[in-house]
Amino acid sequence: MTSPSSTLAHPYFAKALLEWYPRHRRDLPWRHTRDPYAIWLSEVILQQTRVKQGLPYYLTYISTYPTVQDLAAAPEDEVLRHWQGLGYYSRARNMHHTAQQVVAEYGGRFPETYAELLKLRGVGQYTAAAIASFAFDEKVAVLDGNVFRVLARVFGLTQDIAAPASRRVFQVLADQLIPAEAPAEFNQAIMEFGAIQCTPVNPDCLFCPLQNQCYAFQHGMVNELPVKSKAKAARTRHFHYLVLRHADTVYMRKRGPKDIWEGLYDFALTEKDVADLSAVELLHAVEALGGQLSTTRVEEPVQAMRHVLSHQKVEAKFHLVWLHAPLPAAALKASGLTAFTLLETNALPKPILIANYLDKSWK
DNA sequence: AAAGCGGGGTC
DNA sequence: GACCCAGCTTT
Repeated sequence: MTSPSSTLAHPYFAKALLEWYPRHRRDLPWRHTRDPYAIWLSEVILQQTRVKQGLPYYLTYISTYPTVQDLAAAPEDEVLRHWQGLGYYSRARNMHHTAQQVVAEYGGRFPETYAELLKLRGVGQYTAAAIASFAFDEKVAVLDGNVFRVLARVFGLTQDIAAPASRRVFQVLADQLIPAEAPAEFNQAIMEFGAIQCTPVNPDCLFCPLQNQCYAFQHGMVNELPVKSKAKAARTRHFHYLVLRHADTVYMRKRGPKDIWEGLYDFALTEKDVADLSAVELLHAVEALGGQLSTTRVEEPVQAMRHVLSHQKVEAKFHLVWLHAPLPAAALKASGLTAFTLLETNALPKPILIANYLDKSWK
């Protein structure tokens, strides 16, 4: 701990939060259950995701797959399709894998301790602590963005919360603060407090029960804490999509590993360093995919769309190419493309960029 | 320890 | 348009 006054709030902290929580808590579906499956589902969805955005996804998953067996038995494309728009799609793939593992290796029952939960794919320290405390009352403190922020402000911790090495300091403190008689309530309370009261911007310090004990408030440092180093700037990529059409058919490809949107479907893609793709290059690309050049028609104007991710900016151009004849089977095999009717594309998991394009151009 | 991975909200 | 939110896996 960096601040001598930081221990001031120590004895009041849990007491104040546990009093604040029942009066301010939101009524959320995963707070009505002790089922580890439902809690795990909600926590995976809520990783890097606000409650407002994640809630409809939770309702979809819990109703479509009421048990871990249902989720394990579902096709991956379907599981990913329900995740569409939520981002960080490895969460969905890991979740599916873990469901299958829980069924196959754990007899359909989730492990019941922090240490065992941590072994599951997609379950890290935060999620393991959340499930262990919420479902099994294990005394293990959660550390998420809300907890980092609340502790940094109240106790005056100045370590960079983006640096992995800082985690230890916060964990030691959180482990001291969590009361043995109410670990689940405490974990819920501190995260809810961070989400509602001690918000990142414009926190409600005026009506804060910890105002008198809060280091940041007392020292005028609410806007300076937590300390967090900036992420590096996003790089720009230029995607030239070839939207190959024939009659009601559109050709799409499932994206592979080592890049964005793994497991999601988009179109034949030529990536360049620049925003322009010449007519010659375009036709050459069509030919390389097995298209018969003499009879293809490229529709104008080219649609341009911009898509911003936290780590990349994608400048996409959609070249709509009408083929006179379907692509031969050998060409499909070589390129990884698959023919779908427009209706069938509905059921495919797609990046929002692609879903938006289809919505816009389908009419 | 650092990099990679989405998308939405606020001002 | 700039800036905010962020946990897990891989490298």
